[in-house]
Amino acid sequence: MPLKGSRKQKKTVKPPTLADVAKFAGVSTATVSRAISNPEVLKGKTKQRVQEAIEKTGYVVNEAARSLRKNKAGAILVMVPAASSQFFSLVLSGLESEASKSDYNILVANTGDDFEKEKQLFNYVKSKKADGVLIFSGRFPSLNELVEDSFTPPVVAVNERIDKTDIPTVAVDGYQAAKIIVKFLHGMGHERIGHVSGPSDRISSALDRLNGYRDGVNELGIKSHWIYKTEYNIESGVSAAREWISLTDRPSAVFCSCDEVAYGFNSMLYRSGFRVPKDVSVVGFDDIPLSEFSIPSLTTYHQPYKKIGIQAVKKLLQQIKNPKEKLEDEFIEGELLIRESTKRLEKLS
Amino acid sequence: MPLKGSRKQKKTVKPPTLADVAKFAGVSTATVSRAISNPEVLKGKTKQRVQEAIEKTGYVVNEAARSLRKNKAGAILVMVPAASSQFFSLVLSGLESEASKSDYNILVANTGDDFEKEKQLFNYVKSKKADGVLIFSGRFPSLNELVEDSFTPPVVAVNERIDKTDIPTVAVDGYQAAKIIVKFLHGMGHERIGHVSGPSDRISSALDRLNGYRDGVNELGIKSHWIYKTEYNIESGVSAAREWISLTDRPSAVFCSCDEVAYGFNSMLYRSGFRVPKDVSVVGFDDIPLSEFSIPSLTTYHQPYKKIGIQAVKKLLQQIKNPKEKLEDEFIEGELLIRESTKRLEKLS
DNA sequence: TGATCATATGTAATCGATTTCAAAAAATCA
DNA sequence: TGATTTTTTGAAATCGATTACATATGATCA
Repeated sequence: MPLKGSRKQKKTVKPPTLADVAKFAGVSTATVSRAISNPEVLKGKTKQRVQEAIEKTGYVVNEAARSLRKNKAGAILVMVPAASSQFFSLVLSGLESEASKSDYNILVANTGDDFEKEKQLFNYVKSKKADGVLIFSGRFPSLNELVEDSFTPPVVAVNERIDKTDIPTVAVDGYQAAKIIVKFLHGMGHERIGHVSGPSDRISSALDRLNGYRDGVNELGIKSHWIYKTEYNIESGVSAAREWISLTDRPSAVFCSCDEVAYGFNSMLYRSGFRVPKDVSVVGFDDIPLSEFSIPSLTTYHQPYKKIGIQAVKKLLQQIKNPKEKLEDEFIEGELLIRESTKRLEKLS
Repeated sequence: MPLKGSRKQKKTVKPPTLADVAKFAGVSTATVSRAISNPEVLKGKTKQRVQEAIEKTGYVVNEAARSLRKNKAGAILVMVPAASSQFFSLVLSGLESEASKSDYNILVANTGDDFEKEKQLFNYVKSKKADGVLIFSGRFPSLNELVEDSFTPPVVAVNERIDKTDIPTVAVDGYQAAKIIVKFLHGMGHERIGHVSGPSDRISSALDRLNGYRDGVNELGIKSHWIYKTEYNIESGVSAAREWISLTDRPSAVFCSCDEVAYGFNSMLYRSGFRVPKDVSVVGFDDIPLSEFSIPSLTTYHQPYKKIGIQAVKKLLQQIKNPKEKLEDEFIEGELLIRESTKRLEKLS
């Protein structure tokens, strides 16, 4: 390596700009800009010279400048109530892979279930930090307010419906899934089926599953046996178990609104001397990766996270491209996975 | 509500700019800009007028323009090998809360453990999409190459050391933690202690835990009994269990390099008729939320995720503010949580 | 009150890429 | 070959906020 070469490199404090590249290649900035965004329009000689100049100077486009000029951010905002939820992180992987295909970035913001913060986050779009919003929380009563505002950014709801708005949803059909679960349990001989519900007053997915459960048992001619309404987390499963234990006429099968709840439920039962599925069959919802390996492994309704993430991004990008078009909701096919936590109820006639 | 008022609102296609606000308030753009970034410098009358104008016009700053002018992105990039890993999502919550305090956003990018992609991601900083990088992967041999480059963005490694670089780390001390685990098991009467290691050739955290395990058993005068090297995931735990079962002289206690591995391990043992902790004591690492509730609950080394996230962001912001300063590594205090998956070994003399 | 200094505000340059419009060059046709 | 169309390329305006510098206003003091 000749030292002379490296000598010549003056320590430029500032990174090279388009103008630097243009000067280096002996063309105008317009040409360089075109070379980058429309490589095919350039003819052989010029193209090569510009290409070379870009490499030699180590040029990287300034996204802030581009963003300002093109009036688009190149990012989408993901609003989550709790970033630490496992379900979110599973979907995130699909989001990221799909977004990066179109050169979009993922911006993550935690709402902490705080409506004021949720509202503010729409400013991300106004301020050109993001071109659209993916919303996981779906606190539907409050989100309505946002739409009153004359400004409606591109939004897609993931796994939740936002009632009374045009916001499209990408989700597994929780209503049908719940029915399928109830029917499965009934088919296994269970007549007393309980449900540990999520926060169905705020979260549409919880409401859907609850309604599916209700209609499911009704259609079977058995009646809703026990409903315990709580949150989507482990602790809620624990308290549900306490309640179950205290019942005089316990359900022989319980459909929990998500896997975490099922784990809390199973844990508390186990520690109180009950055994799953001997004493009670338990079904979850989500199919987090652990559910296949837990003891006992969990019968649960599988949500195809990655696919949900991919479709949500596709829909959002479509809406960003064409803001006027009204998009349909999209239901992703899930699947009931039967594992160890449920068993056929022996008739004791 | 008087209709006249709303009549007057002409449907502006474009959102208001600083200039619009300035015109509305009858001041210059400079004044408005100052009112926003330095509210205290403005005197009563003007301040109020500008404040009002901002509200009336519904002005929101254009971050792209600000970013271009100030030459900072207002975001930090988080590079993860697998966004779906639970550990990541737990730390993310801390990251997000701390970053938002300083008005920074979190940009998430999945590297998929692909070095080329990792390398490219540094362009995020060059291109002003982010002001610094938080790196979770820590593939230390390859990252060295990056530093050869004359351009070194602010970087902090989370939970991994990047050897032979100045990149500071925020992490739990895995070496000491592993020693503590080994000593605990020994104190419970175990002499044959095995270790299911992570990918210690690529990932520093896995290497640290492995070294801690090795030195730990040596210091106790017992010898390393069984080491099974694999990845940080459930399936690896399953194959480790298969191997354990096939051993003639099985360890009575196994330290798994992370909770996921422990779950795969326990699952496979259970399904093969072995019982934890009766047949073998198992220790994990991380303390994911489920570990307190699994059956059996998992003895594991707790990592304070949220704190790790917070400190990592603090350190990165410090480095962004003062790029020349060399920052020290920071070790976060963890804790061994003793639960049901480990028990005292009965001597059968 | 006038001179001096501090504070408040405005003017205009600037950040870097994109893009419109116009001019130059090349290709096509009669 | 000259006229006409098509393709390449360049000059300069533009996106919207920030800020250096200049000016105007007000405060302070002798």
